[in-house]
Amino acid sequence: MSVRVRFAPSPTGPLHIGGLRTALYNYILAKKYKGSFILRIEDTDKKREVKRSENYIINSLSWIGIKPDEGPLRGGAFGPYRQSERNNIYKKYAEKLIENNFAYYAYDTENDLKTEREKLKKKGLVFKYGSSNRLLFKNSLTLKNDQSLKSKEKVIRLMVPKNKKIHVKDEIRGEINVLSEELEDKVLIKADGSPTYHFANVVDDHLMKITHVIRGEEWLPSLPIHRLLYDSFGWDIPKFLHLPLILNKAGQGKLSKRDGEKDGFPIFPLKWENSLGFKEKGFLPNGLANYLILLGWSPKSDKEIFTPDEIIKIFDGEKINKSGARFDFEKAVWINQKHIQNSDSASLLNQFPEFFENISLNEKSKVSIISLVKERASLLTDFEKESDFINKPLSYDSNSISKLNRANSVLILKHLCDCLNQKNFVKKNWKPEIIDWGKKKGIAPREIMQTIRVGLVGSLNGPDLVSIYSLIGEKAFLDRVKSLIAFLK
RNA sequence: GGCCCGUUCGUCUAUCGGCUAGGACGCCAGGUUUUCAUCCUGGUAAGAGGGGUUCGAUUCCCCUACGGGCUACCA
Repeated sequence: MSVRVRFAPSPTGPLHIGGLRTALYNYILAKKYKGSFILRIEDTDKKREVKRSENYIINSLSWIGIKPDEGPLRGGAFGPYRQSERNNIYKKYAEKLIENNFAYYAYDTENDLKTEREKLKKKGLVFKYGSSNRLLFKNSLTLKNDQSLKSKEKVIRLMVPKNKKIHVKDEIRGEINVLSEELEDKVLIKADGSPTYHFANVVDDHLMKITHVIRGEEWLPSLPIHRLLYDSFGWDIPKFLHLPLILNKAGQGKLSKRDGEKDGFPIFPLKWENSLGFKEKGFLPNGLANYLILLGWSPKSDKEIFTPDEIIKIFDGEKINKSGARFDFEKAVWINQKHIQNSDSASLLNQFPEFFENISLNEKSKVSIISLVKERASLLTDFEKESDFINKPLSYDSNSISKLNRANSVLILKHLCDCLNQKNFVKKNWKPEIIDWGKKKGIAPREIMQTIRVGLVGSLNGPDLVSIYSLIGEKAFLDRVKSLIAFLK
């Protein structure tokens, strides 16, 4: 049987990196076993739906390199892939459950339940609609012959059996046992006719022939409910892998939008309203994916930098960790840097032209600049700052200036001008020439180079000077040197 | 509160009973590159606590503590 996995987000806002990682694990497993990756939109709660989010989710997946084999856009043999378009299916299966006494109608209004909850809360207890008290409420078990109920609003609830040990298995954590008394008679079909997550999820995973359910750990507590549902239908249960949560920087709670803002890093893959995404921050999709995969899983070797193909080859679902992991932005940046260094300069330019817009040169020069600056960049956004050397510095960094010996600096720069102005001088030999000259004068090579650097880029930091010279040309080079002389005098 | 899951350097992690507890990020110190960065070498730092089981526990079991998740006609 071929592997079929699904990523099933709810379109209630932007996808965040926790969801993105879940999608990645699903996708990698699908590719590893040459199976199928299904995108299913779980839009059963129309009140919470945010219109643009389905598109956002699809775009985010696409950016990171995930193209669903089946989904709302591409279709497939098991559609429709939006749950809101499958209501008749859920209804049919829910009625089957009622026929077989695994579920029942309940007529209690939301208000009824609210009062019940508050009543118990005052006593310090928590209300639970379940096997121990279901006969105290308005439902088809207690009001069998009441005709007036026909027209009333109703929900369908699962009838959790009494006194039963429920065994479930998570492939990462092993066997888990729960007493049925702990479980609630979960609503399966809401009053408006739409299904709840628990029901739609189980029905769809079965109908879509899903073999592995890979989802966040927040679903682990509801696994027994899902097990009951599978058993009631007599369906085979897929394998479940509950991924550890991605925690915020302090390790207290799931990573949320607020945490990202507080700690100063994105938590969305792409821009959403005012929040920049990893893309806009300058992450390579493969770089982010690499980091995300490592957050909760690790290979047998010490290798940490992977191409997507390498990950697919060595990924092993059994090595997924059990405990939550904090998002470490610094390390994510470091991994991204490695990916930038490993990227071909021309392809960086082609794939991410937006990051090189400010370099107003022809393509060939752009590629040379990228090659030069690549080693210094951890984010694509660094290219903007780092390639600034092609422009004459508008001002000099005061800290850098204060580190220069002014008298020596003027001597150095003047000599450099003299050399380049000599008729017979071999221009590209300016560096060995001036270093040699420095030795005679007792000026260290370091001091010479640093002085020239300040003249060229305005500070003590920047790319290799010889390369700058060949890129900006002799005229601009001399001009900058002269300007610093004037400044120092 | 109840139920479920978890707990190794500051962070991400390795270890499937033999440990001098390994790697990576970060940080610190040196080195290479006559400049910047890259890079290289070294250092820093850990199995929550208490009981068992065992010749021997980070590893297996129990308790406690701490952390997280769930506890909706949300997903």
